[in-house]
Amino acid sequence: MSEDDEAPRGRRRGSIGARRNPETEAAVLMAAQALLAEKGYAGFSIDEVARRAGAGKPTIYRWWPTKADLFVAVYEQDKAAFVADPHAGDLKSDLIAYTRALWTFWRDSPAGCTFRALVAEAQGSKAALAALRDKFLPERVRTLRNIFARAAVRGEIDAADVEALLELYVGFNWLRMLTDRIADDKAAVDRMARLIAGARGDRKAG
Amino acid sequence: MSEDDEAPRGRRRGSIGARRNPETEAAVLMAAQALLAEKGYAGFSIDEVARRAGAGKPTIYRWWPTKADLFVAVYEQDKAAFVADPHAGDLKSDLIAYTRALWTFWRDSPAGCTFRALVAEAQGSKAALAALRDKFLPERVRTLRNIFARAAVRGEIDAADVEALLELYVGFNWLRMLTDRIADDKAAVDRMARLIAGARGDRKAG
DNA sequence: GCCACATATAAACGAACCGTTCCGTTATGA
DNA sequence: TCATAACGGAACGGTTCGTTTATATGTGGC
Repeated sequence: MSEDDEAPRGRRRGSIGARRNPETEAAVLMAAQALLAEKGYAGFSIDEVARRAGAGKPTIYRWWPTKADLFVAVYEQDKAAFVADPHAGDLKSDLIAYTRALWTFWRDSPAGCTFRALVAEAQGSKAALAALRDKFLPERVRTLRNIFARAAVRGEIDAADVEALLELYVGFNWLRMLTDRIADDKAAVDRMARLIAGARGDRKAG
Repeated sequence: MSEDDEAPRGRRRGSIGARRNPETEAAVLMAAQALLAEKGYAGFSIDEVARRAGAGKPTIYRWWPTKADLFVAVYEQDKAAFVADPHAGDLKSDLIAYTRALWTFWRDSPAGCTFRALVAEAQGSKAALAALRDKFLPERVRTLRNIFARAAVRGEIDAADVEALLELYVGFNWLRMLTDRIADDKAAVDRMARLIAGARGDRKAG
């Protein structure tokens, strides 16, 4: 929030030669993050980011050709604040721990706004959709897949069901986030985790 | 697609007095629907809708103050094409039938585009979010709740789990639609339905 | 029959954002 | 030394936004 970070209107931050200026990169990501947190997706504009970062629009478009690229970069920067990889011993407990950590992360950092913006952007742009589906999602889901895989090894779930259960779980979180219902709802999270962890779906009834 | 519906550029459609003109309403909804189907969310604009419908922008803003209102109205108009309420006898079969009908509806009508636009809009506007969460979603989920409720009556699932299972199922469909993965994937739908229908989550391990 | 009123379209408004281009400056790296 | 590339500033033409003004049209109350 200092003038050095957000609006270095006095001092100018010029080129440092034939390479990317890390100060500029940081200033742009910070400005984008703050703008998303303040105004949300509808109030977001490259012009405003450039103004706040004290950067030129050509500079921004050089490094992040589309809004989706910028959103992904902002989310990447924040992900350090979320490193949940619970080893509670059983799937249900792992899911509860992971979910509570994720929702807290989405609520208490700008990451929730960034995620929502990325999903919104993906509904209007093929490139953004590809970024969301083929880059962002697989990366976010890696830790989660391990949680389910470990449960399969322990025999809690069928190994063949891992991907489908993953989708059910991720879908639940998306639905909650996109409808702004990620308050600390212990009971709802508990019911969801119990159902997912207890889903056997005995193949006989095919 | 006739000139009467989409672009009555020759003939003018004036006021019919101190009340809404049904012709204008229909022309606007048709134009909005076609534009969404053609250009998607990013390419959608009120200006273009007004041009295509041969209507004035003030007229559109009078009856649909926000884009979300217009999207909801467009979806409402199309919902007649989707009346799935399967009574196959068991939950898994019902879910498979419903899902296949829903995905077909989303793929083969403009409804999928409209849904995606509404979700996107809701990520940038409080009013749109409220419309999506408190009006659109509850309405869409009614039939679905009956399917789960009937399964509970038959003893296939616990009545106390209906709402949570509903959320898991709806989340799955949202995730698929918003990442544009609603091709006719028989195997994936089957796995999902089997897991949801078989979710008991025996309360003991609470 | 007359008139207040609400509706309809057209045209234009100022503001904002888009993505791009040109320019002058600065510093690297060959 | 010097081509190269990154930087910020300014402006471009085009589009959309939501609103306002003006005018025509038909309803419903009197």
